[in-house]
Amino acid sequence: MAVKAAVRTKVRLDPDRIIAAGLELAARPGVSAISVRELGTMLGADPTAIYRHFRSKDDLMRALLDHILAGSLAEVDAGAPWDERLRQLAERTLVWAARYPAIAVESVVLTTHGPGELGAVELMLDAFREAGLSDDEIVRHYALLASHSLSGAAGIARARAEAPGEEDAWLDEPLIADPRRYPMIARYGARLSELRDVDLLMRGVEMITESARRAAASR
Amino acid sequence: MAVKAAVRTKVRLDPDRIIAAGLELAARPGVSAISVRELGTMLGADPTAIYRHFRSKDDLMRALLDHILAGSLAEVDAGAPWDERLRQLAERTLVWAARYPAIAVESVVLTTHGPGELGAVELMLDAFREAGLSDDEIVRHYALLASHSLSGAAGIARARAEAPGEEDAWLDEPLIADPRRYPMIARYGARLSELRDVDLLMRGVEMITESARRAAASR
DNA sequence: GCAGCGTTGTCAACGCTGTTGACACAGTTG
DNA sequence: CAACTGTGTCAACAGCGTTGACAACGCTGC
Repeated sequence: MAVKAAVRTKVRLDPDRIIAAGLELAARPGVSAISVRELGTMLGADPTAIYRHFRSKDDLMRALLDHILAGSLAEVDAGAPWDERLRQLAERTLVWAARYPAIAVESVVLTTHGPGELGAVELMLDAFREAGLSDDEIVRHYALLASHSLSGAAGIARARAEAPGEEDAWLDEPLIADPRRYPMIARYGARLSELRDVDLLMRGVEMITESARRAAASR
Repeated sequence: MAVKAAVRTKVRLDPDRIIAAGLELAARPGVSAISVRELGTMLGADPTAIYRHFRSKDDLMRALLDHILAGSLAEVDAGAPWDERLRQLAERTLVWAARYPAIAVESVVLTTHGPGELGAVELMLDAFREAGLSDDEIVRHYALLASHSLSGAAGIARARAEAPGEEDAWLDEPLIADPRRYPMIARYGARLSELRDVDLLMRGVEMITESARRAAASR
């Protein structure tokens, strides 16, 4: 019996174990996409067993992304002022995305409808309300910040996935062009290569919060 | 001879014909991704013949995206003031992306290095220089606008691809959430559904040009 | 304790994808 | 006319997500 138990242990799966393995797989350097087969063998089970716990791979990816969002959300200091809360949420999202590229690349294309996403939305809406915006401005600023953060996360993830090194450049390859046709590119190409992606996107976040501040002031 | 010519006509392919077919395929409602096989049969040739003209599907997609960028660029009024030029370029890009969803969905992940992209970059850099920004601010504003436009285009494309109707809502499905846990979502959910994606992204563009104006003024 | 039943892991297979190599024909060049 | 280069065709490979049939597990009711 003991022997049988030891030998026969078919690994028992559950959503949490699958999500944990998915995160681990997504964090592996060089892995730019999660495949059901690889995830299954990594769990020591038949790949198709995953379908007992998630309707589809899309469903699984949604769960993984929501996990990331929930993690980012949990690290935000709820006592901080509204603009600082937004800054923290965006930055944590970008950092988590860089850590799990294979998940974040899909973030432009996915809406999770999970607690992580809902919580993040709630936080952003609440922050802009605290900023003193009108109802219309609240939803517009939120939507802009949300799409900026998520697509930024996807962009960062892509860069990390295809260049597993310590690349944080916004541009993967320097822009080279004929100086006579493209004088501005020739002139600023070097400076463009110096841009760091996270810094750049955080500037975008500040641009949005700044816009909110000014909209609130002129009411 | 004439008969032989008429009967034997194995369709003769070239990059331009393939690109034209790719655009047509990408514009078909319900087509959210281009497949080599479908493109080949649409051309009346063996799908693998495409590989005689493009190294890989990635190569082809780059050419298609660059075609879109070149088209957007060509419609910009070169005589207009700098902020208007930027507005036009961004808007045209979004419109073209909505027309060819299957191509634009990949735009976040692709860098074409073709004339379309280079021209668009040149235009943006030049516009921000005309605005009177410092060198650092030029590259930052350009980078922000570029990633905003391209990822925005990808987002719009996705929405159009999966809902071939006349959807221009920023949110595909209304957000529904427990009002006690997520009071802000409950309160603003309806308003969020009213957001139109192109309008929203153009607001982002204006936010960036506005930031440029202010940075130029304080020099 | 045992029968029954729903849950879950396994396996083979389907249809799709991008891509490659061998082959054959066309058109041009020497 | 020969040779060579370019291009279209065909079969095939490896990978993907997904499904259905089957079998073993573990819990529920008697």
